[in-house]
Amino acid sequence: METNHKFFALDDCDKNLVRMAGLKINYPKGQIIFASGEYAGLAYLVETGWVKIYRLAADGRKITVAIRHPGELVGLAETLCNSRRSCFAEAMNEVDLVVLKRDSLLDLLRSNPRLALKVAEVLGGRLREAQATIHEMVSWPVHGRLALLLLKLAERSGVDTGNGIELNLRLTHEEIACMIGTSRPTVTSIFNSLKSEKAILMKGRDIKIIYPEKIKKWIR
Amino acid sequence: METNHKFFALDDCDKNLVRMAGLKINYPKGQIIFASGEYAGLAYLVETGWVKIYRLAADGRKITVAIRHPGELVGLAETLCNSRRSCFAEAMNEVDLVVLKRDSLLDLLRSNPRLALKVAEVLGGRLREAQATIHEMVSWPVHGRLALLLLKLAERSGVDTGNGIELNLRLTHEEIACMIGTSRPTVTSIFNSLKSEKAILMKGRDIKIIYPEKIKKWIR
DNA sequence: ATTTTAATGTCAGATGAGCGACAGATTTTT
DNA sequence: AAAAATCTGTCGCTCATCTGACATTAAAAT
Repeated sequence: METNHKFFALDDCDKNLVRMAGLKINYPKGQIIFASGEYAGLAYLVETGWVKIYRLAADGRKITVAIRHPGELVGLAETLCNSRRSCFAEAMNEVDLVVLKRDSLLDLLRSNPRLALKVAEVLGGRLREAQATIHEMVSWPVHGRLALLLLKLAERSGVDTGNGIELNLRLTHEEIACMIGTSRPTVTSIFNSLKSEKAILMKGRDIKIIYPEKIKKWIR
Repeated sequence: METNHKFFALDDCDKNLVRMAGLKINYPKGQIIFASGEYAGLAYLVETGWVKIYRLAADGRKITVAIRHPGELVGLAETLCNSRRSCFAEAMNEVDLVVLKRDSLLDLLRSNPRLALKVAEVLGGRLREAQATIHEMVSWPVHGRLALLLLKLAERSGVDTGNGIELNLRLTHEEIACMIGTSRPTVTSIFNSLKSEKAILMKGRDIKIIYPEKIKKWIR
């Protein structure tokens, strides 16, 4: 099965450059890869697994702002800017990462303008995506925000099985609530509506999106 | 008076590189610099004035996602990615811009790894900022969001006069409402609370922030 | 397998904030 | 300077959504 393309993942050539400059490390599920406040001296390339990027709200809730997939770079922006981490990175399942020291990253980019441009493109793409999210958060009520999140997750992390798109991120309602700025019971109840109109199917925490069109109807 | 530093503005050396590769153009207040959907063939450097970056919501409201100041690059991400514009750029007052063709930009970055890195840094910084905004939008109620916006605008666009920070962006309540996902009357009423507790002073549409601490109290 | 922990489904009550409306003030245009 | 357009202040009414609570179910740990 193919990992998801086009979305800011490096191509094989660029990945090899990173692999040669870095070191492969394995993290178990739940492991914190870096924490907010730390000095950002390392960047990472995801080889397998998913990495959740989140910020801590004042009340302790974890606000997920991104999920990074295989082929994507993690911790890039802050490592480039030589600043401190503004967020946490956590292994959502067992992950393999290539770890890259800041200096190695900079050398790599300086000696390889094509890669530097690619990195700028990736960051630019993520920026546009983040701006789209801001836009969505301020302009849609809860239903719409959840619908948009589901569709986005499906596009990024979903596996099309022919009769529905499977989402195996296994996010809890609480986590989803934090992503769209609502309460956990509200997420539960919207999911139940979606289930009862057969737009989605759930077994355990896995979601299968049967009719994306029915979800899109919530966005108006 | 100095333009605001550290915030993703290019230094003089980099600005000169751009100036040499581009063409200076003047836009009157209100002029659309580029529109959503257009092919992104040009990037811009702001010389004087402010540029508002906004997206159009389904109901026609303009959702401002950024304001660019002198020294900053505009239209960067999409021009790099060779994609279409996802947002509009509008002159908030009379602005002077250096216009740069995509090819010139790419040449510049390829022949100048230091600038390429700087561009990646700028994009990375903007990304972190956008993620912080997402975080704020989902984790604070309206009061907190307005307070955070005011403080951020003050830091970016404010002029410290000794007895208060002046904000001359002249945003309407409607525009502010769209930036934080609330309604116009709600913004009016929060502003009135802030005025009555003397945290801010307004003459016309100019805001003077007298006690930032009083504004911070709304964020809890 | 059993126990412990965490997540989900559901509900009643409280409320923040949206909506529409309109008068008065300010800004912009003519 | 006058007219037109836009913005601000304010008020009920209404409703979406939050809070807290608790039973039920599923997942993780032992």
